[in-house]
Amino acid sequence: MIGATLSLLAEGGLEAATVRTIAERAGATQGLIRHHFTTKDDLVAASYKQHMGWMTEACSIALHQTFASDAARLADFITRALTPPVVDARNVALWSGFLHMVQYDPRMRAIHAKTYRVFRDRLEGLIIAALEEAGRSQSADVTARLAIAVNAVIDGLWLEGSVLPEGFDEDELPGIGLDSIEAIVGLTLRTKGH
Amino acid sequence: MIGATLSLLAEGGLEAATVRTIAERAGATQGLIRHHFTTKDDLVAASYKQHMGWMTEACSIALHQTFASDAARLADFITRALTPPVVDARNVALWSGFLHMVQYDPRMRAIHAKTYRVFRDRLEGLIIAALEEAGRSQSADVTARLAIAVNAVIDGLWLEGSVLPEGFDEDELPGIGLDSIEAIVGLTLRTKGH
DNA sequence: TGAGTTACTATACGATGGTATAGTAACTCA
DNA sequence: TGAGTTACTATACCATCGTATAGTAACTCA
Repeated sequence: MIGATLSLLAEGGLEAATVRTIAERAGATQGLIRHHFTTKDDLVAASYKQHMGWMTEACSIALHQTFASDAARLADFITRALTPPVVDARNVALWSGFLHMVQYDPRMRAIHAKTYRVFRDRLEGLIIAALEEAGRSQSADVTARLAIAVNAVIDGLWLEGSVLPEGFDEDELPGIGLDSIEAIVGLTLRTKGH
Repeated sequence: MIGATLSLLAEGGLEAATVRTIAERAGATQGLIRHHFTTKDDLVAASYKQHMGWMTEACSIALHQTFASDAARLADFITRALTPPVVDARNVALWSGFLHMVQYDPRMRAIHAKTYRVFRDRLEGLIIAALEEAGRSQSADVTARLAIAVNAVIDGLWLEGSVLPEGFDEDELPGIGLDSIEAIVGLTLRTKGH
């Protein structure tokens, strides 16, 4: 059901994702949806949580792998965030719809605040490790600001690339992202010849 | 009418901005709206265009003023983009709603592509001037990439600050933005003691 | 095996949405 | 002044939405 909801939200937004159409696509009935999710908002909120969790995990594969260096691990995280399947029209369609709801629905707002923090904290952890590795450790205050800035670059580029994919060449987005983030953090993240 | 539409969209999203409620708030009737805007989509599209135009102009005041330097002009642009009234929950509510529509409505998509380009080109012009002033002119290829990156930083920070305003101190956002953009562009934009 | 709970279907209700139409007031301009 | 256009009102239509309810099948477990 969550899958059907996400696909319909991605295709046509909240208006298209009717309880009826969701039921149809999921091969169920209206009543069954109501049985599992008392209200439509419940279903949408559950879908939001699942989708944002997937997005974060799709960038975080590096966390569970061994890497040559912490810098390379951070670079992998950034690259994944700025290439398909994370950069994708479908994802930004879902994301913008959810963000829209965040403004009016406290529950959606809570989910947003939480998933945002998870992503940013994960990023900050990677930045701290990369700085330490280079012998350039910074205070918590500084790393927090760096994480905010790096997160902003990623968000902004992800957004631009996903909304107007025809406006960017392949590899252009992660290239710009890595260049910018290297400048902001003051580290070289890529090994030469890469 | 556009004003009423924007205020209702900001308050409760597309669902709240009914033809009936818009008419009521504008002190008009349903029929009158239909007389001026054949369909609701027309009205929403007109509102989108107007709002995005306002956002861009609100950052662009520096373009029409005399400044001590081109660097200061760029810094003013960035600062305006990252402080109220541009950073505002209302604006991000409107923006996210519109962005959501961009995915499904070709007309909204066209408006997005155009307003995005206007903003980014304006930014690129400022960057080029600041670089030239410092005797650090770059090729068009490089300045285009810089504009994309700087735009991403601004978008990302504007978004974070507008969605979760309680997460940032006053002046923190433009501070982080200017720091990051100085690093990316490789220029000092602020005069000392500022 | 059979009572009780969970999974599920079919259908109905009431509200509200966008749009359409018919008609009236106001305004323009020869 | 009067015909024609534009501005505007009142009201009706019909589709669709989320939700509710009543009832049936399947499953669990003592």
